[in-house]
Amino acid sequence: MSSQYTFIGEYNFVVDSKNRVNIPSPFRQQLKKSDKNTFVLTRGIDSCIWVYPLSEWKKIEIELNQLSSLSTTNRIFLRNHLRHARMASCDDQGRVILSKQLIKYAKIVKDLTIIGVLNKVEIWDKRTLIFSDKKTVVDDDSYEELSKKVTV
Amino acid sequence: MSSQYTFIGEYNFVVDSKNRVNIPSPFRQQLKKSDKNTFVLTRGIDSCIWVYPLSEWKKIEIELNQLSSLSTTNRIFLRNHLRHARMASCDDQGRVILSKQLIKYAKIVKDLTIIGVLNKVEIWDKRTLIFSDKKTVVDDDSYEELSKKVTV
DNA sequence: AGATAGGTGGTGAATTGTGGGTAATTTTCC
DNA sequence: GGAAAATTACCCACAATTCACCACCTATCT
Repeated sequence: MSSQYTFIGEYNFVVDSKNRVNIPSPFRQQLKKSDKNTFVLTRGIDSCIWVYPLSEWKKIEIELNQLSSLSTTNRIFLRNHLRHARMASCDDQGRVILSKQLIKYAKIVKDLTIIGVLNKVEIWDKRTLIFSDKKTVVDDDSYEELSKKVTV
Repeated sequence: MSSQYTFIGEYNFVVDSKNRVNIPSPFRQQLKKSDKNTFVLTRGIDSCIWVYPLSEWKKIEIELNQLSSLSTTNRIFLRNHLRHARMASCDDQGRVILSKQLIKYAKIVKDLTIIGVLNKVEIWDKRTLIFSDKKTVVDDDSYEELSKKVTV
């Protein structure tokens, strides 16, 4: 699926005492009017927070809407995906508020690293990311696998 | 089926001595005028209460109407869903009253977790949900399959 | 130096979640 | 049918949180 967004790069920020986080201004500037300065924040697969512009999130919702609640797997899947998601609008300074649950999940203390990953943005606790960098040794086989799909 | 509602996120609340439960304000704000602050509450398939805005419930009624009563599964499903359904309007503070039957069914004590699941809202007893999280064994393959499709 | 843009901290007003009271309404039971 | 009991609807109140701004500091560019 192709996206109209191409977030790239890495930025360092802090959360303040009110759990506010600045969205890097280059990312904000890409926002369409239809996104209404709004993002959807949710749990990432690693211990980070995923941030989608509203319109990108809507694409996910369309997929989720196809799933019937009569299937047990579907119900569990839907709950797990939706319960940790939350809409958040930027204030005049371009900040969003992180929920306590997400802060806890991503083990966020104060210093953050924010990464652009094409159609979404990842918010990491700085230390957690450094640690994760060290331990993440990708084995050759999975790179092989990936190489079939992506030409770098 | 697509919905005009997209409830997402998780909230913690309590029932009070009069069996009143607050509907999270982000959910209430989505309500259309035509729903007249009214929800339909019914048994969920898991041990939780499903809460639909009135207009969403109407759509379900239409779908249910098309089910043939010749099938046993259909008949049971219809019975379980319709007989426990009940309309409830919000008071000035945005609360609805839970019937005793529903409270019993969902094993609700006091602490609740309320989850937005697109076109409906789920009300869980907090403990029951935690317990359900732990013991629920998901068929990994189909879950993986869903993840691939949805996670962007 | 001045202007601009971007990041961080703070504040008062408004909203929200929760509790309670009382009158109206419904249900139950004799 | 009618009284008693339970339930519901409609209020008010209040503490805690959240929201929408304002203010300031810093770095960069002209």
